Amino acid sequence: MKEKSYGIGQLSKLTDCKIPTIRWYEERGLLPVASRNAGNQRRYNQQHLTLLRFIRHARQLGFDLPAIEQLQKLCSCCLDDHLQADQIAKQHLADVQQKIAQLQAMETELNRMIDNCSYEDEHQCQVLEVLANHKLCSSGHVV
Amino acid sequence: MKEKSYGIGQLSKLTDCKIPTIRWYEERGLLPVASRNAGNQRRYNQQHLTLLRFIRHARQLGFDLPAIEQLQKLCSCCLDDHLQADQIAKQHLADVQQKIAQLQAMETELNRMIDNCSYEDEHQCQVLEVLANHKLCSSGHVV
DNA sequence: CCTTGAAGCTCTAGTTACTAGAGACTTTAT
DNA sequence: ATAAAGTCTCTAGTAACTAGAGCTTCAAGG
Repeated sequence: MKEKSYGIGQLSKLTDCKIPTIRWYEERGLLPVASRNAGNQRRYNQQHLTLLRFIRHARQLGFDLPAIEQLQKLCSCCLDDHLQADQIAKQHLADVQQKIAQLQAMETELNRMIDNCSYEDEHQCQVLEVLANHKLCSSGHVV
Repeated sequence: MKEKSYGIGQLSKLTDCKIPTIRWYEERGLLPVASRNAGNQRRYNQQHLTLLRFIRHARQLGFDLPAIEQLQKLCSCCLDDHLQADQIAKQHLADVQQKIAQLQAMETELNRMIDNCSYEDEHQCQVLEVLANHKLCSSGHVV
């Protein structure tokens, strides 16, 4: 069976990613160089689709491009040094867990706002205070 | 009792935010204009500290500046239209819940990598596939 | 008091990660 | 066959910072 292939416009729609952004990821090296058809237009396959979705979701979660590159390498097991891979994974895990904690705190507060704040005026909502709380934060600030 | 006050360098250290970035948030209107001392230097208080931490954490979680502004307004109850506030809060809540789901999936996979992948070679790690999975994604892509 | 080094000021320019547009070529649908 | 839609490259613009030059202000030691 023949693999499904996509034009850049289709890929753009499937991933909710603008066309120039796709081309830019290719240029930047985050997305493998696409093959071209007779008329020099890019053709993408399932792997590109998966990878691009991964990149977009990771970006939405606040990872920058170098971090995404590192996660990619981690996944494709390009890192032969397992100890190093382990360390990188652990570092990203810590980052992810911190993000989860902060988002959950924010979720709680948003829920409280929706339940209380819009029907009565007494509760001062604290999304801001909760997300400002450094106890949820692994970085070194003290006060 | 007199309120604690900070210079821009102290604030920068306490929030892990670069000095020009702090000034830029002020210019941009995200941070209230700081009062100045006799020599024209900015002085910050506890409120600035809380707010700046909130901004930085929200940025790390992938919110853009307009979204942060909106959350701020929501918190300070500047929106007198409660129905509108409710809708904005709900929209952010959905966004937050989606981010949490994606991060938790990523957490699971990173943990699996750390447990298995670094000690034996059999398990192909799937951080990438998991984060590419559109079932966790509320946006409209279909394939 | 004076100095000297750190901290702050403004303004300009550079970086990252896109995003939009111009002008030409290719594909597709009638 | 041709018109419309899609894609190409290249250049320029935007958002959110980040760094540096050149100058002023603060604060601690002599």
